[in-house]
Amino acid sequence: MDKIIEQFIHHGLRPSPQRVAVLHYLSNHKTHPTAETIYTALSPSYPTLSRTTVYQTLEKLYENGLTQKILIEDGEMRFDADMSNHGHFKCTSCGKVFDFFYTQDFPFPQMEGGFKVQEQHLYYKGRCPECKESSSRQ
Amino acid sequence: MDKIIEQFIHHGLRPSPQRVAVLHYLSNHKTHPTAETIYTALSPSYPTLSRTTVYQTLEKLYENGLTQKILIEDGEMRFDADMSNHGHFKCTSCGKVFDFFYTQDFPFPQMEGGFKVQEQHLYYKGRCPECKESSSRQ
DNA sequence: GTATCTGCAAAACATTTGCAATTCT
DNA sequence: AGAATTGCAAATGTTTTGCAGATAC
Repeated sequence: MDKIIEQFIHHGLRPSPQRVAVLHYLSNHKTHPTAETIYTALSPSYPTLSRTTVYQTLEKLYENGLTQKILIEDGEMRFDADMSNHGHFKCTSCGKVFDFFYTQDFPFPQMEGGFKVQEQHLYYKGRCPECKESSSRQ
Repeated sequence: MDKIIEQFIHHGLRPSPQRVAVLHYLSNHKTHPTAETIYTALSPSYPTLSRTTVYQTLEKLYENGLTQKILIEDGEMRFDADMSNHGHFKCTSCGKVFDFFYTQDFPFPQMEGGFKVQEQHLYYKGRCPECKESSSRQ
């Protein structure tokens, strides 16, 4: 049985073709796509696929801890099936989002006073090596 | 001369009453308000104030390094006039955003390979001490 | 008097919702 | 049958844009 289908079943979610396609896409494209990107990519193979389903699926995946939401730019929610401890760097020139991994934790004394952490997010904005030298701006 | 007006002049921005009011509000309300919150708060005093002006002003302030944009929830851009090194914690129950300050830097080897960092953002989501005990969810 | 700034109305855009049809179990 | 899922169309909410009038240098 496919590993992706297993994940759905394990979380009590029906492994519909649309849902499997979305998670499969996310697992194989580490590009932090938006819902629209995923929809556009899958539409040819699933002609009746709707944006609604993509959005609903991504929300279900998030609720069940199968993906994380990456928010760097407003109105541009991105998704990532990599649940390991890592942060992101978005190039303000080419728009690409890079992963970077870290092992250390972030000890913040102020957070020890009874705060219960559910998610930790660390990201940078700047220029990637390729864009740093070029003259194009924004 | 007012310190806030000075800041505008120093950056070559006209210190219009609306702009001054926005920055003044941000400097005196460390609650990480949204554009809408600021608009609603200032409207009584500036009856003709428009959302457009609030948005444009906040963008100018950001471009000139007088505020930072805080993005934790999609479609909910918040603003902060505190430009010091600090992160945020948003309570998923009451919605409040807490500041927390840190002194250490975050050394990420992967970022040293020619990435030029412009902004660093660190935030948490979870439950604040007050909401942790209560039974209300989300 | 010329560039900047304001604010109204409309547009743009991502995301959500109502709901009827469909699909699983 | 009954619950979950899909997808269309419409609605929502935030942010942006076109543009005319007002304001400041």
